Amino acid sequence: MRQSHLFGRTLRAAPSDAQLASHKLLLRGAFVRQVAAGIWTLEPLGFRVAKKLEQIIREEIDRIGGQEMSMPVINPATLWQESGRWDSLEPNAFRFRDHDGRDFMIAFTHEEIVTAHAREDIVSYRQLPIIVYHFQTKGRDEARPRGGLVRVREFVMKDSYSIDRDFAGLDAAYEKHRDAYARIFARAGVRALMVESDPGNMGGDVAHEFQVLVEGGEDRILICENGDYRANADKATRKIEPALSQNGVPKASRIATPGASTIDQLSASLKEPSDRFLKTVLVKLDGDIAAVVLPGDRELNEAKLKARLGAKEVRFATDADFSRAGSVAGFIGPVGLRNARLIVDAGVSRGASYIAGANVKDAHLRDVVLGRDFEGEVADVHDAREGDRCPRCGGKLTMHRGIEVGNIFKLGTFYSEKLNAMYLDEDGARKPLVMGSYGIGVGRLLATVVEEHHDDKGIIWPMAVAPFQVHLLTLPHTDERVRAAADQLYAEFEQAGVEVLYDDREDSAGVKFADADLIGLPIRVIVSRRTIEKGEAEVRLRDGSKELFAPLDRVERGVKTMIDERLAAATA
RNA sequence: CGGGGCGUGGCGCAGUUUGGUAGCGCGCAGCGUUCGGGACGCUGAGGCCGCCAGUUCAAGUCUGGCCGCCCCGACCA
Repeated sequence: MRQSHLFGRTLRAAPSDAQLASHKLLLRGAFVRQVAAGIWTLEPLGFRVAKKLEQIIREEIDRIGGQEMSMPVINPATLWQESGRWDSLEPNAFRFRDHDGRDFMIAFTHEEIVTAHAREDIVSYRQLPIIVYHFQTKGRDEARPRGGLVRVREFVMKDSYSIDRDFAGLDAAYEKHRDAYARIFARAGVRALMVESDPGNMGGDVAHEFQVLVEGGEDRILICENGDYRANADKATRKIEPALSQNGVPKASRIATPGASTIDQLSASLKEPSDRFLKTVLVKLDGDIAAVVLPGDRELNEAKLKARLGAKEVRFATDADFSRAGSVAGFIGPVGLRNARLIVDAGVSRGASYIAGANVKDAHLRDVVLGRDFEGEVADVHDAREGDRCPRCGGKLTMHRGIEVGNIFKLGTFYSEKLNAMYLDEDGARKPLVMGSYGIGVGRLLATVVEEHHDDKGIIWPMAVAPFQVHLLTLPHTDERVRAAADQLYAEFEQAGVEVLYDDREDSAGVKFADADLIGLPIRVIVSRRTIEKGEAEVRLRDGSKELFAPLDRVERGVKTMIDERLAAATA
């Protein structure tokens, strides 16, 4: 490709509001352009990277027996009504009506469609197991797109679906995907960690995410120093060390706490550490009032609350809800609460003495004891944090930021039961198909590759995913001898199947070098007056690891060898 | 959805406070000089100032409404 005719111009400056390195560099390097909030075009450079990522994914999913197909972007509402997600995804899906008033949506993901096909096409256990997949556009009307390609409203996902006769089969398919994902991310050049995650509204119970640790990533990940536990904060637990149960705790007594409605204020005025208090949070769980009692130094984790209690929606309570529960905001406590489901966080120690709200303005109760003064459903619903102990080994947990590039879910029979996708098993019984769902966001993966491979000048593409393998520069292009030698090299590269971007623009050396650094092709070949004098060209690696001069007639072969070595290393 | 910010040639921005000829840098076109890290000179093209109303002799600037984009939070496979 001659750069003078490449569609897409590099920009000297990125918009001042771009935060992530990938956002700035992909924009400046003419890889992507924004069309609307969270809606992006991949220009030729970006598109070539996306295609390479897709090919890596394709090869690895094929390797575990995946069959590629293609399911539609436009989905009828009826299928989503069968699974119940037509309503539960509100208002996150793009919806519209056709000319006849029928409801449709842009596929949010493809569980419904694949399950509908499976109920037609799979009739016998003899056909199983099956893995099908496709690369397809998804639409999600995210409330807040952000971070360039990281959170967008339209994106291509590789989603595969495993269909098995039983859970042992599902476990096997899940493991195959886990291994395939490890190879995919390694080949793409990103360090993706598998972490335990919350299945959310996907249905099913077991789920893992592949997270690339990136400062500025939007997910919070807790990692044990001993390497045996990694979890998304939406799911993470910690080893809880119960305070010693105290004997002879005096009867609970009311104390005056005028104006002290937060744990911080109480802690300051009563000179007691925050974990001596109980924090009671009044919420509406799917419309029903519930009071969640937490240690005073802990925050409620809504994702965990939803998952543990099987709730779809958590909202904070209104003043009216406080009155109904017989309490008052700022002074709520578990003792004497009415009309509310009481949930006690696992971090609250049974038998220990706490200070809690008295459900009366400007008053708290001292010596409140779980098991004596109140009781409730125990659930681990607090936020784990940096410095907590690992639930497996007691090691120290650290908090990191990450970007989720892929996920794997054990759906089980969630969709097959709802959509009545059954097969006839060996014993003659009709049974629901056992399914799994496995996604990788291609654009997001592209962004994380950049996050992991760049410097202050630009991108440093790994060979396996670089839009072109070689950047050929002339200094200057107006010199006839230089141009002739470079034209010759360009032809040789093309002949040899080397992917080459030829900077044939009549720009100064500074401009060409700066653009080459920005675009970040792994190998740079420079033909200049200086090198031509000796019948040579300069060969430089973008990562700075090599810089040499080679006779013009040996450049193509040498470069080809470097490429092949690097590709082989990435695939191994 | 709550809070904040922004919208002016292709890009990055000033001008809005105090209404009065629409600017700067980069980029772009032509000519010439230069040529290993974002060169220089001369000439030139390019703007419904986000949109719609209103106030005014006069609106980029004031008022109202709307739209779009960004950031923080909420939410989110």
